[in-house]
Amino acid sequence: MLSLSKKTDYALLVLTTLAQKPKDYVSLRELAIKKNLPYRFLAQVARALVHDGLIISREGSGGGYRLNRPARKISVSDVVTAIEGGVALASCLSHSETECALAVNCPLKKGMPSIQRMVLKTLTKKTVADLLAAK
Amino acid sequence: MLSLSKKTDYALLVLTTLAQKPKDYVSLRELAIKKNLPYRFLAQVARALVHDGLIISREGSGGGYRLNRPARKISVSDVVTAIEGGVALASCLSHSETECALAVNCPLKKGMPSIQRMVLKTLTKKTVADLLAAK
DNA sequence: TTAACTCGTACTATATCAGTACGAGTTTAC
DNA sequence: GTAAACTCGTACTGATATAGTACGAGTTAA
Repeated sequence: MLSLSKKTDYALLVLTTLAQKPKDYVSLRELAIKKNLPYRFLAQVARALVHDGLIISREGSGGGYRLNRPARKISVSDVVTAIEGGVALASCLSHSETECALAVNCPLKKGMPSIQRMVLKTLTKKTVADLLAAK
Repeated sequence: MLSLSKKTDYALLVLTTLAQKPKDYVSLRELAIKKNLPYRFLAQVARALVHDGLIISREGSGGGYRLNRPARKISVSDVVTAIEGGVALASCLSHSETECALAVNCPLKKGMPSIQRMVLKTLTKKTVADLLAAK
């Protein structure tokens, strides 16, 4: 099944939650308890989002996380990139692959990029704000 | 990394190859040797395509596989469905999941379907014929 | 100084992926 | 009628990815 990982699910959930209090630093533990999600795992996800500059953290008591920019400027593509490292609909489109190992004159190498671009465009268009608006 | 499985890669490769000789039954072993791919594994892929009616098989000497309909009528979405069983960009969109386990009033449940639809539309539009044309 | 936070790495169990192995059944050609 | 060239189907296996858990260190506010 072509699907996003649970980490990405969680990431989107964290971001939509933070988007509802854009100015406050929100405690992740509190969020985890409220939504009944595994805190330690969420923390990994949150750190990845910090790493990619989607959210900002503040350590110490009263700290937590908040968005680093407006929710409408955070696309689903940003999130997928932060958590999963990108999109590669065919193995020859992966960065790590130096060359398409499939076959000589592979039609996928020529044909898949356009699909990949269209999917990426979709993911780039949709933002965290859109997710919230659909609520 | 959001990506299609190697099985799906292979499936697309098989289909584009069959599309070049739409009327002939093509031996999979021959195809495997030519493209330097693992035959037994390909056979699994091919059977899945038969099962979903994308290709037709003929057993026995001189047998093999051929397309069951014109290449322009076989979409990438068809292939993904045959091999991976579909697309579920969020876990709550999966068929097996009876209910979204993430959280009460989850924004993903409301917001993700539209993304999923757009991605599916992209995959449905692109056909095996398109892949070949891009060659 | 302690309570409430985040940071970071290491570990683990399970599932999925990417094949391999093996044998059975089917059809054509000699 | 039998051998060669095919597909069919299930079972197994090793490697990698997923979905967490464990543990402790560092940081800030009250």
